[in-house]
Amino acid sequence: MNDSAHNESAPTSASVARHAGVSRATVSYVLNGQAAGKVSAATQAKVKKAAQELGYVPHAAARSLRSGSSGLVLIAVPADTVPAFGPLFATFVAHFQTALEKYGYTGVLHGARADRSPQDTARAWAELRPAAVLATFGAPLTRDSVEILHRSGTRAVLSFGPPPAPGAHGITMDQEEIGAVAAAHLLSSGRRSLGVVIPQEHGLDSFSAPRLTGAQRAAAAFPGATLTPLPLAYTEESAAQVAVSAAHLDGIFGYNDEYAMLLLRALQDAGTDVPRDTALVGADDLLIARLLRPRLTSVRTRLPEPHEVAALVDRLVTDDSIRPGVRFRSTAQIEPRESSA
Amino acid sequence: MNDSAHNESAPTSASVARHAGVSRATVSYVLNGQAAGKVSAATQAKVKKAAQELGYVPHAAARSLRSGSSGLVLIAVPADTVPAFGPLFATFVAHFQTALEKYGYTGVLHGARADRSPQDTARAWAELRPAAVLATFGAPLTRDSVEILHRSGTRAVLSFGPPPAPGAHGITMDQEEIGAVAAAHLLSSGRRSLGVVIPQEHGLDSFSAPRLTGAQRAAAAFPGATLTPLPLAYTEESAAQVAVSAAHLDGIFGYNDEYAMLLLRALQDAGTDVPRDTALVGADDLLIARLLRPRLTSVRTRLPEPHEVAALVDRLVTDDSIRPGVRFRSTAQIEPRESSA
DNA sequence: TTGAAAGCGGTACCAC
DNA sequence: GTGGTACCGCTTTCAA
Repeated sequence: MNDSAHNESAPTSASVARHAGVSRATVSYVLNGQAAGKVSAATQAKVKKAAQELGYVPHAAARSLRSGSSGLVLIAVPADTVPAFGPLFATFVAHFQTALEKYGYTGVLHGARADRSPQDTARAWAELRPAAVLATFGAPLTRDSVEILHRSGTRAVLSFGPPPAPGAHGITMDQEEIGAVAAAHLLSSGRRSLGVVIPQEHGLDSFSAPRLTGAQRAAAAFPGATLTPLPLAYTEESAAQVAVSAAHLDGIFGYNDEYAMLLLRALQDAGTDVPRDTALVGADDLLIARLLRPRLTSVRTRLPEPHEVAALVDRLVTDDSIRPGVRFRSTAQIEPRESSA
Repeated sequence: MNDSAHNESAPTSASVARHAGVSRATVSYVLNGQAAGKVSAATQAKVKKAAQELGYVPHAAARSLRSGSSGLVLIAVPADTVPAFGPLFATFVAHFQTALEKYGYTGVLHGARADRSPQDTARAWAELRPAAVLATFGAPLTRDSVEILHRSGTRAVLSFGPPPAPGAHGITMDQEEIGAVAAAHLLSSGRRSLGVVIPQEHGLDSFSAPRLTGAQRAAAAFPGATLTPLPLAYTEESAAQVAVSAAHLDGIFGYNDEYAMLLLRALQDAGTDVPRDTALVGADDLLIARLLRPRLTSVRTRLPEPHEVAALVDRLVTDDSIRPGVRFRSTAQIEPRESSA
C-alpha cells in the first residue's frame, strides 16, 4: 500500500483549494452545489478534479459545528434486549435508515447500557447533538432525559414502543392490545383457565407486564375466567417445570412465538395434547412457528412503515411547533392456526 | 414544560464560564478532570454547579474537531442482511459496544446500503472520521474503500466475517469450515449423496458460497460422494419443492438452523423420514432448533469474545505500526443430535 | 490559580 | 466570478 497515504494527514478543503489554486470559499461552493452562477465551469472542473485526486472527504464534525446541526438520527436500543429482537424489528431498522438518508439524515444505532441512569444515557446521546432520537422499546426515556436532549438542541425525541415520556412524541406499540387479542381469542373459543407466560430474561418486563395486563382486561369480560402468570426462563429446564405446573390450564398465551415454541415442546413431552388439552398462542408470527406440529397460532403486530416514520422525524425536526403526542399506534391481529383450534 | 428550555440555544462551555464567573479554559479543565493543582476547590465547585444548573452537555463534534479524533467506532452492517442476523451476532454487538465504552470509544451501528458503491459507502463512513471501522459480514470493503478510510484518518479498518480486503485487519469467520464440518459429519456417518442448501435471499451469497465450497472440499475426501446444491427460498412453497427434488439424497446441510427447520418440515410432509432416509444438519445452534422432533444437529460457531475485539481495536488505533493481517479466526464445531443420528 | 487566544475544518457573508 | 474572513464549540499553550 501507499505509505504516504497513511502518513499524510487527511486532506481538508484547504488542501483541495491549494491543489486547485482557488480559495476555500470556492471549494465549498463547488462541492456543495452552490456554484451555479457563481463559479465558472472551468474552475468547477478544476476543483472537482483536485478533490478527486486528493481523496477529499468532508469532515462531518466541522460541518455540523458550523451549520449548527449534525444530520444524525440516533436509534437508541437497550443493549441487553438487542438479542431478543427479531427479524421484524431488524427489518424495520434497516429500512428506516435507508429512508432517513433520502431526507439527508444519517441514521445510527446506539446501544443504551442498562447499568446507566437515564440521565447519563441521555447525556451520552446529547453529546452527539443528534437532530432526533428514536428511543426504541426499553431504551430509557424519562421526563429528565427528554429535557436534557431538548436543551442540548435535539429537535425531536420519539419513543418507539412504550407510551412516550412527557415531552416526547410517540410511536406506540400497544403491548396491552397484544395480550388482550391473544386472551380474547382463547376465551372466545371457550377456554377459561388461562396462563400467560412471563419471560424471566432481563429487559423484557416492559413488554410482558402490559401484555399480562391486556390479557387480564380481556379475561375480566368473561365471567368465570381465571388467569395465571407463568414465569418462564428461555431454557428447556424451565419450560419442563412450567409444563407441569400448567397442566390444569386450557389456554396459554406464550408471550411470543419463541417462548411459545419452547413451551409447546415441553407440554408435548409432558403428555399434554395441544390444542386438545391446552390451546397455545404466540406472537410475532414468525415463519418457523408456522412449521411446528401443530402450527402455532400467533398475534401479528403491524409496525408502522419505515418511510412514514422517517417522514415524521423530518417533519418534527423542521417544524418545532408540533406538540408532543402519539403519532402512530400499531395494531395487533390474531392469526389462528392449529395450536388453538 | 419550561418553554425557555426549548427556545434558548444549547448551553456551551462559554455559558458555563459566564454563569460561574470564570474563563472557558477553567471550565474545560474542571470538566475534564485536568484541574488537579490548577484550579482551586472552590472554583471547581462553582464550575460544576454552573454546568449542572444549565444542563451543560459537551459538544462531541467540537471536541473531536479540536482533538483530532472522534472516539467513534463504526460497526458497519449491510442493510439488506440485517434481518438475517440471529441472536448470536446481536449479542456480540451489544457486548462489543459495552466493551468499547471502557476504552473510551463510542460504538455505533451503521447500515450500509446495498445500492451504493463500496467507495460511496466508505466516503459516508469517512465523513464521520471514525477511529475505527468494523465492517461486518457482507458490508462492502474493497482495497479502494480501505484506502479512502485510511486517507481520511481512520486508524483501523477491520473486517468481521469474510477474509479482509488488502490493508484491512481481519476477524475471520471461516464459512468454508462450517460447510466442511457439516459435510464431514454427514459423510463420516456413511451418507454419500449430499445436498447443500443455498438460500435465495439476497445478501446471503457471501456466506452460502464458501459453505458450499467447504462441503465440496470435505466430499472430495470421500470416494463416491456426490454433492447437490439446493437453491431454497425462505418460504414453505419453495421448501416443498426442494423436499421433492431432494428425495434421492441421504444427507443435507441446511445452510443454517432456520432454513434447516423449514426444510425439515417440508421433508416430513413429503413422507421423508429424518434421519432414517435423510440426515439433516443446520448451523448456529439455535435453541428452537433443539426443540424439533427430531432435534436438529447443528454446527456451532464460536465468535471471538467482544472484549477481546474491543481490546484489539484499541491496540490497532493507538499503535499504527501493526501490520494488517488476520487477528482472530473463529472455530466451528458439530453438535450432533437426532436429525443426523 | 486563572485568563487570553490560537486553531481544528467548513460555511457563507461581504467585498472586490 | 472569486477570495478574505468571521465564526461554530472546545482544548491547550503560554503568559500573567
